[in-house]
Amino acid sequence: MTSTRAVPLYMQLKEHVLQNIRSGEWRSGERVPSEHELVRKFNVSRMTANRALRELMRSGVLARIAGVGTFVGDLKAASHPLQIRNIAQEIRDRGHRHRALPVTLERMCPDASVRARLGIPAHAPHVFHSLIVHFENDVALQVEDRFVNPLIAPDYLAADFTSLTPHEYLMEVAPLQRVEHVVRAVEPDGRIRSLLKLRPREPALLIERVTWSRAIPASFARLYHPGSRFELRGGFEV
Amino acid sequence: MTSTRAVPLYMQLKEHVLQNIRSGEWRSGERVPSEHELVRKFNVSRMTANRALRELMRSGVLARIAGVGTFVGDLKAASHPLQIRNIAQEIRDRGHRHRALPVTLERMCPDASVRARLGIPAHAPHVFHSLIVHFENDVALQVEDRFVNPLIAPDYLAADFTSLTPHEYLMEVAPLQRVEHVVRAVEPDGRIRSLLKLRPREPALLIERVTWSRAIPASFARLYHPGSRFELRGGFEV
DNA sequence: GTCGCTAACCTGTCTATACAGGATGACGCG
DNA sequence: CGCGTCATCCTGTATAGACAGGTTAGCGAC
Repeated sequence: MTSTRAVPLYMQLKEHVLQNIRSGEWRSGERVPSEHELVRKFNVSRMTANRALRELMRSGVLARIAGVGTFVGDLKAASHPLQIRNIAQEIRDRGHRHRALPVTLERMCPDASVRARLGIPAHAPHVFHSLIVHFENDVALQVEDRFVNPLIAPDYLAADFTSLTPHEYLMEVAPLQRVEHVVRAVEPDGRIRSLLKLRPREPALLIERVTWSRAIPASFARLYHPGSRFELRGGFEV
Repeated sequence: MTSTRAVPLYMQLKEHVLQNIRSGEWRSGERVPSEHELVRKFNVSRMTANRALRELMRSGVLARIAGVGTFVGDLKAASHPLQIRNIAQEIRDRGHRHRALPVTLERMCPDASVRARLGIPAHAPHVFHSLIVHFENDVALQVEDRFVNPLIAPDYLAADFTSLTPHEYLMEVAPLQRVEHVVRAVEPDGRIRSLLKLRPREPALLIERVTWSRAIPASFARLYHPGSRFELRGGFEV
């Protein structure tokens, strides 16, 4: 099992388990293969299988009981997190008009913070960068400052982001596997303030989101929203 | 190293690192011992040191850069919006000290907005109201302004909220069935500003949360957090 | 000086093996 | 029949060793 060094083995195992859960093959509460079975099936060492199952347990996908086995966890709560929806879709769902204004679309050398989130080495050539303002009925609702991994979307710069959002484009060219986001209340800088037409002391809700595709980070976006005109809704039933 | 089988070695290592960060010995951004240094110092195998550091990285305490080293992360308070966790548990999980300061604990007549969210008729007698400030290492991290349906928790006013959070109390007396929350960036009023010790123009992250038990709304809380010291983290795998 | 190479150090991953301890069902003894 | 024992399977933890690849500093050639 020394081939395919692009994706670590334990991640391939995690992906295999997730695939089976996603497809409905393995249902909530059902047993998943034991470490030993994974060892035999995929010809990996037990530590590798252990790491895959342990991490899936820690993220709530699996539940493990020593001496008994590993089971598919209760995914009810995870299915309704703070919704990762596409801003254009959300606006249209409210029956309003969405308009996107691309401000910047370029190839650029990322700074360290962007590199870190995209998992890109220091000497890598470049990433793609787009800065787009999204309007709801001609009122600015989101500034989308996005950095894209060229490995995932090599033709990103050729896309037309007035008719398609970057999120929609990326969903087309690369399957979304994993999302991480951080939400904060911030005082944005002057540029963001003017793009969002913020009142003098109005704060912004910032969502930083990293999306993963094929086990590598595909895109990192900073999404700024006016505090007075935007909210995140979520919830779930137990 | 076959002694002290009560606590696994990797946990002891994690605790050791947390201790040093807690005590201020290792500050944010500083380097922490490499895996090899931990191996030599504690006479464990590298895999054990690796697991300790990796897990601390995953929970946000450490940041690691391949080829460079391991560093103390940004200790900004983070929270998982998916799980409804209670603030005290989160603070303790980060290895920090939690303290709750009850400011108000009363029976009162709710205004229309609170009544609406608790589904309480206009002529209803009263609801319970608590206002509690939660501290992480004596720094204010959350102002919890909570209204409780007396039908669900008739003895709410008798609880001791210095040792138990309202969330913990409610989880005990009533099973949680459903949660709805709304997240916004706001400029809080003077009272909240002073309780949270906000800088002059610092925004707050406001989480409004309604919890349901036995098919009726049990509690409505407004949770204010300092924008510069708090963030919501989330994510999922598809 | 600058460019390029190299050595040293670091994290990331993986293997093969080992022992402990929980859970469970089969089996045999009283 | 009932109860304890044991074999078996499972997870949890831990080790020593290995290779790959990123990063940096220093050294030497140009």
